[in-house]
This record gives sequence, structure tokens and C-alpha cells, in this order.
Amino acid sequence: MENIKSYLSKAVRQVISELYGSEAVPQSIDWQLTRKEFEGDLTLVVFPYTRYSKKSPEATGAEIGEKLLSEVISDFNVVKGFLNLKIADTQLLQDFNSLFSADSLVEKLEQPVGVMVEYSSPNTNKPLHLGHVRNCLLGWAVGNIQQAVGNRVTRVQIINDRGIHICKSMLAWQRFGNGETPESTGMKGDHLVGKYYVIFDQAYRKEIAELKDQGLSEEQAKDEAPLMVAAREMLKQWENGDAEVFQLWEMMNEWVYAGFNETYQRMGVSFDKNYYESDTYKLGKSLVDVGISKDIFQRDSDGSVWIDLTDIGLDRKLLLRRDGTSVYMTQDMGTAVQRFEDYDIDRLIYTVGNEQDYHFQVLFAILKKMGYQWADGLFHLSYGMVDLPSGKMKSREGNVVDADDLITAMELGAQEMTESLGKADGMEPTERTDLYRQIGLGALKYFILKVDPKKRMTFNPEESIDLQGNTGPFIQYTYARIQSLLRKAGEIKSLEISSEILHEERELIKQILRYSEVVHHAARENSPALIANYTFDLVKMYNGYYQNHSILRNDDASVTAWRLRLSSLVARIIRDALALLGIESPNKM
RNA sequence: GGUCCCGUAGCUCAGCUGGAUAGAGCAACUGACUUCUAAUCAGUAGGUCACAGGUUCGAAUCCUGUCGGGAUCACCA
Repeated sequence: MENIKSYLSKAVRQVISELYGSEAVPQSIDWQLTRKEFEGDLTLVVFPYTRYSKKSPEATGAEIGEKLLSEVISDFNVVKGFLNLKIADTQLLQDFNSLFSADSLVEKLEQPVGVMVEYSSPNTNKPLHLGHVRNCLLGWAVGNIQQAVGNRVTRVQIINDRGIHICKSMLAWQRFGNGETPESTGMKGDHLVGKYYVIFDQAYRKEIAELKDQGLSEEQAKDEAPLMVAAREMLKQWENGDAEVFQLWEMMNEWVYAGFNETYQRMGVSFDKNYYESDTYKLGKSLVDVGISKDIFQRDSDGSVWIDLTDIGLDRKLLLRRDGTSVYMTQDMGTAVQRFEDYDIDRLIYTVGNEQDYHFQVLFAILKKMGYQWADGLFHLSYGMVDLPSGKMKSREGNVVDADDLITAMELGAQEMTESLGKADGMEPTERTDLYRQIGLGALKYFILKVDPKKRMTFNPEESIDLQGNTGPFIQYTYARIQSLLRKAGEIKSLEISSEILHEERELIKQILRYSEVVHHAARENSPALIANYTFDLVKMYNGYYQNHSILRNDDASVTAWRLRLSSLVARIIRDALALLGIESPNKM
């Protein structure tokens, strides 16, 4: 479709210039798809030209349309100020055929760039939850989409493996753990460590309550509770390289990593490189000196260092504490610089929730002020929180949806549904479990990815298991049915292909030809939702077609051959699009 | 209080850089399985695009304000 549009844009410029003179020629011409209720495929809005033509919109449209008739444009009509053009069947078929035999369904960028995508970025004191799931799925899909348009993609996570939160788990394990391990308990490592984080919190709160009874203020109690004092002490020991603490830290982190990796694997996401905060937390301090020497940062009389961003509508922000230690912002500055040194990249996408919008606004502003050329290539892929029907997820209230539990529940839901429909009756046991996995995850991923990332979303476990309507399994099902057709067709493929096309087939071809531009659009916007919505539309169209026109049972072999060809390209696009979303396409379901 | 994001059908969401009578799915109601997989399809019903102004040939979309929801503004991470 893109080639038709660019041909037409050129033609329209030419025509406008001929008719109304060169100053009437617009910079760019935006085409829109003709609405269903009108005849035509592409529509040019002619209102902008009436001031040059000095004629009515209808007359203007008609005289432009007249001159556009060609092998590409077979017909036109004008309704009010809208010039509707009909693309010639031969042109559509030609484009269809060239896409059919193309290596890639998506056109590659002429000038690809290097893109690093950061996602997940967990803390190591508790297991992954629903929020991480949205994060991972988004980051993974965005990476796929960037890759699809031809960019080089590096996927990374930064693991927050140090700090007071880890020490809390460590301390609780030391005090109350009785030497429990993932092996001895059979628990996943991340869940085991998370358990001790909860234990710490409970014991800590008890201490706070006791201290408050003794007359201390809330703040004092929180600060002076023996457990908190001990945790802070442990953090200090860790920073001083205390062997015993370090060993405990390493051991428990290893448990967590094993657990995370299992979850990542089930989700189907992976990373090219892990950054660890324990390696990077000291980065950025040297940048502070540079900034001071350039007079971008200021040192206060107490020794703390600040940047003043009030000139661009932001605040004054701390970069170095009075005692010379760095803050999150400083680390992130250092890490960004490091990444552009480590890799040949032009862009860096941070997949992080929208509660950190301000943080990234400031981070990017600072790096820009410091004069880094690449600062314009930084992008915060900000996404909204995931709520439950009962409201907000709060770890305090224990209504956090655990990622592992969620995946299991989705697989079970898929299994129940599949069994009750008898869809897997003839399958081998391993084939079945694989199918349940594919469907369950397909439902989960699609449910989350179909929503615009920046929107806050409600996750309803029951609805997400739904397999009807705008869902992953609905799309997978269409793919499976086409595969079944292609299997059955086997030998009856005729070399002769009918060239008559039905209205529904025209509509399908047009949708198919849009795929590449949709992927490019999704890449520009970093929005997998665009691909999800496109695919749903394609599938809806195809299902209507499938239901109303017999593909195999047909008197004319050449018609069957054409319909199979059309179906198989639809299937390839479904599979390609779902793969971009990280969703598998089962051959049977 | 400052800044940012969101507000579209009962529910969950589309609506591209402004374009024609605002679209899907779910739920509700009608129909279609001796026929390529009915996890499907065809149809009915459902709207003051939060509200009020403004910009213009034309606004759900852009601007301003109001209301509602959320986030953020720590020498926490």
C-alpha cells in the first residue's frame, strides 16, 4: 500500500501543480483509507485546494480525480470534499503477489540504528508480579518490533541486587531461616527470598508497635527498631566487603536468579546482557566532577551537589549527598554513559512504569545539558499501572498477583476450555500440554499488549482467560484453521490461479498490504498495541470470509488455488504479527 | 500547591500526524453446525466522546479553563 501511496502522492503533486500552480502543492499529502460506506480505497481530502482552484470542493475533486485515472487508479468518485479513488484490481493483485514472494513481510529501514531496550529490572528481594509481567511483555515486544523494521536490538535488564531491601531478606533469613534453602523446601528461590522479606516486615512492624507503646514517635520507632538498625549495619558491612555478609548475599541472589530465569523462560523473554546494580551503583560520581567543572552542577556549602533545572520547568535535584554518596539519579547517569560506551547504539529505551516519569524527564534533561549527542535518542517507554478489579495491587494487603501463579492459572484456564470443547482429543500428551501453554500465554500476552502502554489498565483474571472476541486465542484459532486448510489442500494446488476477486478479498488484500506500515508505525510509537489491533481486524475480516466462502469445496480449481494463496498469506501475517508480540501460533487447536 | 498522564456504549478497549453518519469485543437479545475446526459467523440494541469556552471549511483529536481518577515533586531505592 505504501508504494501506491507514494506513487499517488507524486501524481497528485503533479496534477495540483498543473491545475493550480506550484504554490498550491502541499508539503506532504496524507492519504486516508476510504470509509466502508463509500466506494473506493484511498481518499484525498480536497478542502485544502479549493482556495487555489476557486471552485467548489466537488468540482475540485472531480478535476483532480479525472487526471489521476491510470493503470493504478481505475475509478473515482467525489462526495462533498472527499475524492475517493479506487485502486485497480490488477495493481492490488500485483502488490499482493510481490509481497507473497518477498523474503520479509516487513520492509527494512534504509538506515537502521542500534537500539537498546531495557525491561524487567527487578529487585532481588521478592518474586516477579503482574507489574513486571506487563513490563517484560512490553519490552520484549518492542524489541521484536524494532528488530522487524531492521534495527539492531540489544535487550538488557538492570538487576537491583543491592541495597537495604536485600539486606532485610538476608537478615530475616539469618535470624529465622534455620538454614532453609530452595532445595530443602522445594520452593522457588525467588519465592523463598520473598518469604523472608515478608517475615522481616512483620517482625519489624511488631518492633515498631512495641517502641511506640514505650512512647516513641512513629518516625523514631521506625528508625530505631533493632531490626532496622541491624539491616543498616548489614548494608554497611556489605559495602565494606565483609566476607560473611557477601557470601550470604551471593547465595541468596543466586537463588533469586534461578527463580527469575524460570519465570522469564515461561514468559518467553530473555536478555542479551544483565547489568547489576552492585557493579553500577558507584558509576556517575566522576560525571559529577565534570558537571561541576562545566558549571552545570553546583556544590552547596554543606558539600552536597545539585543541578538546577528550574529554567526548563523542573526542580532542583540532588546528585550527591552531603556525605559524598550518590543517589539513584547519579547512578542512572553513569549507567547511561556506560551503555553508550559498551555498545554501538543510537537509542536507548527504558521500559519503566509511569511513576518514574519525572525521574526520566530529569535524567534526560541532565544528560542533554551535559552535551551528550545521544541524549536525544533516550526514550522512556512509560506504562500505566495494572489494577485488579478489586483495586490497586498492594503488597501490604497481600493482593499482589504473582507472575508464576498467573501463568499457571492461564495455562489451566486454557486447558479447561480446550478439554471442554474436545479440541485436543486426538493429541499426544506432550502436544497437549504444549498447546495449553501456547493458548494460556497467548491469552495473557494479548490481553496485556492490546492496550496502549501508557494507559492504566485493569487486569481481570477471568476476562483474560476468555478465549472469545478480541483475544489472543481468537487470533490463534484463525491461524490454526488456515493451517488445517493448507494441510487438507495438500495436492490439489493448481498452478492456475483465478484472477477474479470478490469484494471481501479486495478488503483482505488491502489489509494485508498495510501490515508493513503498521509495524513501522508501531516501531515509531513503541506501541505493540497497534500490531495487536491490526491483527485483530485482519482476523475478523478473514473469519467472515472463511465463513461465507468455501475455499476447498469449490468447482473451480483455480478459485480454490487463489483462495488458498490468499489464506496462506493471511496466516503468515498472523504468525509474524503474533511473534512480534511474543505469542506462538499453534498449528492445531 | 507545582508538574505530568488519563477520562469514548453497562464493562474492557480502538479511533494514525484534525476529516465524511464515533468503531470493536464482552455482557443482553435473534438467527446459522449431516458442509473446509461454531474457540466461528450474520444480525438487533446500546453514545451529550467528563464539562464549558476557543482555534477553522471541519474537533473525540489542537489550545484554555473547570470537574473527576492516578502518578510525582525525599540527602529512599
